[in-house]
Amino acid sequence: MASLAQKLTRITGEIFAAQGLKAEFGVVKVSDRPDLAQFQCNGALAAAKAAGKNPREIASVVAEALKRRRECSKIEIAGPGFININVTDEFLAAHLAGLGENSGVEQNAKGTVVLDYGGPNIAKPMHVGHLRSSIIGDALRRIMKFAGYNALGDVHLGDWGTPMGQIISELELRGRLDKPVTMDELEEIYPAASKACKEEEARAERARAATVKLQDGDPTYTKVWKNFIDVSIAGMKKNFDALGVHFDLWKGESSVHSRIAPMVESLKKKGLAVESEGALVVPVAKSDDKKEMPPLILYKRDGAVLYSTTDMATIVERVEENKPAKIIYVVDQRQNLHFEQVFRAARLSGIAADNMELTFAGFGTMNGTDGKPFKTRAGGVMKLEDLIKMGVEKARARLAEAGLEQNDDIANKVAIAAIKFADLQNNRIADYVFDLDRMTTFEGKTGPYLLYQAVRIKSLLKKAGADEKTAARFVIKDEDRKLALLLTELPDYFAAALRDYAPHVLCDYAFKLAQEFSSFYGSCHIISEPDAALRASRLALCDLTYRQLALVLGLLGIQIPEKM
RNA sequence: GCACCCGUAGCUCAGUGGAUAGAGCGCUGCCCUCCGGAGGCAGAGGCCGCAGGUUCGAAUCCUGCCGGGUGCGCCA
Repeated sequence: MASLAQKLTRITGEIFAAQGLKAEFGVVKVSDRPDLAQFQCNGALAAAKAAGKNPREIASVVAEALKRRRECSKIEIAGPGFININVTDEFLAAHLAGLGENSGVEQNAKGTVVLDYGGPNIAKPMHVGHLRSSIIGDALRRIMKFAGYNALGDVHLGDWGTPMGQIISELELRGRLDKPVTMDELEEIYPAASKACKEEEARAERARAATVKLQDGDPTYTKVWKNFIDVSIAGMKKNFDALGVHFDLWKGESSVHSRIAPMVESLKKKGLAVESEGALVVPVAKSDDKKEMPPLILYKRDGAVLYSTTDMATIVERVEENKPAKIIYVVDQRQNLHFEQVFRAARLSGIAADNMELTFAGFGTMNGTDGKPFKTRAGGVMKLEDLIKMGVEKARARLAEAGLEQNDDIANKVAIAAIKFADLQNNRIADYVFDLDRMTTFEGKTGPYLLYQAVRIKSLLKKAGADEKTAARFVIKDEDRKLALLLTELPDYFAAALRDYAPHVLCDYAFKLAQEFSSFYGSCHIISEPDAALRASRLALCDLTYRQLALVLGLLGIQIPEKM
């Protein structure tokens, strides 16, 4: 099970090895020049340099050997030593017929992976800043799970820092510590408290004291805190459900509180944690650092812990409870220095063993069409809930306009597909422009376009009859070949997405596949094809296309409606 | 000031050592007696920020510069 290019790589690698050259030179990939060939191998050039030989000489030996293989139909050498490879239609057809349920994707990864994404804060309504983390993190979780990992998504709530003290002290000042709060109240109380603390030092001091008291386990404060945590989580779950974002673990900064004191003790004993400017810190700078590397702070001057402390303790907990092979942080790119510090401290202390991967998978800012951070028209922060609502409205309007089938389920799926695909198709690290109008025009490279194509295939298969879509063998005509070849590539795209934590690679594949299918669909008739074997083969291509689209969209967290 | 990220078509973005740099939107022209036209086919549009360097070969690697974003000890 592999892609067609991987099979060819194996064959070509053996040929290089037989000449005493490294098998790695035999890498075959889909050709950059489809007008010249289906596949190419550029290894002769690099091999020539390594062996001190003429590249065309090596290429011609490899080409001769390839010509003797029955998998290959046409082998040519071009330019300085490119080897152009075409496969026989029989080989292509056999490859497609041999694909299992998952199109040859490797699924033998082992071990546990914890993915840290979402990261909503208690008492604050979720906003668009949480959107990227949630969407990307959830997609990566699905991708890693599909690869075979025991992939665990952890929401990592911001439920233990300074804002908690701000809210508690605000409630106390208002004399209503004893009454449960509602989400609406919280949405008013937190900004008010935060503003007051910024404006007045004494008020901020009060909040800091409340934070410490809470973290020290004060029973009254704890009870109040638990109440607004519950209220807040209920609100978050609504948002995450609407987005179709899943978490396996609902832990937060507070869940590791009991681990902090022993961890700090151990760090002190090892001489890693030292006092500095009234705080307790772990110096993490190295002598060869090019940049200034501030120390990681464990205890602030006022004795409270902060995110660096909880992030460290969270690693302690994950190592103990989950024994992960990797921990992946899907967090705003702006936090990379912080995580660099955390990772260094974790390595120095041995909390993170050298063979455990710690990856900061940062993402860029979501900007508005003006290129500046996304805001509401009034200039405020847009709530995630409102944004989703707007997306659904647009989807509904567009469905009506196009005269397509519509109901709540379809409108929701179209809206979520639009929002997720628009986000995921961008390179994770770069900033991206969020343009609701653009992504909901439903034309071109959008989520709804992909849904439309998928639904269209499904409808066609239904019309053809369910039992006819499994061909005994594939028949490759000129009209079928491009689609057939593309359908062999999924394992390569999947591997790249997995390796680089890059969902956009899968977006690319889904879009290419939908486009290639449209082209195929336009160039030949399927249901009315008189040749029974060809008709069956084409229906099988449709079926395979649909299954791959559903698979890839599923990995991105996008659901296909039954109809639209 | 120092560090990191980004700079590719009018706009939004792919492409990190290979041939003639791609896609979507927008623009021009075709295609509905045919399975769902949110579509297909064809075309115009590019000193790959600038200047050096490494290499048989550079959008891709190195150095310097210019432009934009971000970060740099008690917020997350």
